[in-house]
Amino acid sequence: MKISDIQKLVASYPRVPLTVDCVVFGFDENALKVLLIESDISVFEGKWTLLGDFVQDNETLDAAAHRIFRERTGMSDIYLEQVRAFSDPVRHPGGRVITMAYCSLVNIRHHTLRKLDNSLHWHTVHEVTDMAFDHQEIVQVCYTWLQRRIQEHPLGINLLPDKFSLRELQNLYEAILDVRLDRRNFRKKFFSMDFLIDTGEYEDDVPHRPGRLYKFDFDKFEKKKRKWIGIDFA
Amino acid sequence: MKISDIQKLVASYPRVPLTVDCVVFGFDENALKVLLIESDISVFEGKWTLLGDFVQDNETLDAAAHRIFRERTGMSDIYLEQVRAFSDPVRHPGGRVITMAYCSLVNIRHHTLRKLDNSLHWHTVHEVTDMAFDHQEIVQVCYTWLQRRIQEHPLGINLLPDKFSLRELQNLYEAILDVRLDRRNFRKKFFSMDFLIDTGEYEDDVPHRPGRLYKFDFDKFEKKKRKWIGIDFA
DNA sequence: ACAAAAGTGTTAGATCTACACCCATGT
DNA sequence: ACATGGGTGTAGATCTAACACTTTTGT
Repeated sequence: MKISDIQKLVASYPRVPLTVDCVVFGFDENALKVLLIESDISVFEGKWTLLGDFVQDNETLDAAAHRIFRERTGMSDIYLEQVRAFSDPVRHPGGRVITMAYCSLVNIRHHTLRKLDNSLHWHTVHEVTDMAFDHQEIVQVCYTWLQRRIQEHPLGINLLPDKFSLRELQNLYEAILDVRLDRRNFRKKFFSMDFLIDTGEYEDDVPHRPGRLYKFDFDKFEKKKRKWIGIDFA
Repeated sequence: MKISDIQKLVASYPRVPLTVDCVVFGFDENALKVLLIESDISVFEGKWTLLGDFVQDNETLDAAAHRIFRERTGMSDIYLEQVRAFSDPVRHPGGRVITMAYCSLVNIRHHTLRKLDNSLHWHTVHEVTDMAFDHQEIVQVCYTWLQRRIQEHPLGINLLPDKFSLRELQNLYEAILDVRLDRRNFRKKFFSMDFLIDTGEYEDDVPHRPGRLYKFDFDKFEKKKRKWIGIDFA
């Protein structure tokens, strides 16, 4: 028996409240930060939450994530990527709410130029605690996701200014991966990938020899279709 | 102003119909297959769809995926992983429906031992066409996801019998990645990772010298916490 | 005996790692 | 002049890629 009134079928099924939560990472003073807002819910008084909101009827999840980010921070044109859904039936005290976590990376300097809701604050990722809902877990999952992701994709560059020195880039990787890397090997690695564009400019206002400033050639990166055959489970 | 009646707040927000679709991969005759069912919806007469269903009120998405898989195939205890959500507001002719895609890997031989709904069929991934909804895109995204994932995680082993020869394993990788690999190097690679357990048994019913059969040591794999520092964008 | 795939080592090239000194700038 | 980080090269170890022959089984 075929189903002909599909509208009716869809209408008959359970619907769930669906939210998007943005885990917004920034990089400042050589530490990875996450942007949080004070909870406006009584039961979570004094706790911090991610930037989130319910999904509207006529928008994609990506669009919802961009909208939420824009509404809360005034910024647009930022890097956002879906990470995963959190769907424990009792994760939200108001009842069943499923949320899709998005990871976002912004340059913290651009960000602070904007007028912001003053309940927004940057928190060092390693020191975040006292979060509402399951947001602690969401931050942790996104952080782990980011650690993997920056090793195979240059998304981390979004945390830096347009023009950046190799020192800044290395500090970024060291902070996120929580390792110490050899400076010469790090440079060789990035130069050999051949995605850095030398701007010819130099750092300014540094109390030592200024470093060269580079941009990242995202177009070139996108064009190089990567076959990447290299099985390795370790 | 704090929000105190959080139940009421949640109740006031839009709800969306949410489904889970399982992309079930199998491996047979050296080709990657995907398990599809004939659509029971009039507008998609003659088209194929993934195994999907609406999410119930009190289950996680993972639980929904397992339930759907069990209901349709009779199997449990299978490998399932969340891939990503598809949320185009017009992806479903019955109205706004968001779906979460899950990738599942099963051994096609175990599978066919069960009595199955006879509208279920295995299709060669490269030849799938004429699918309902956006399921073609979902299959494509999951296939691409799988190609990456099997290079860093041994989930592909779930497509093989418990005991398998290295030839079978190599055929699997060659089929999924669509490349040709050197046999000796492939063996060296897997032996050096040291996750294969030699069962001491051999293939049977092959018209040539039988190969040794191995099991994969998933416990050992899980224990080896992988640091995996190796930046590489290419 | 033949067909078919199993099993096995070596070498050259590429990549990775570890490591130390001089240079340019601000104070 | 000195303190600070910028910039550079090399050698040894490791990993990767390319390559051919003998062995075992079924027919």
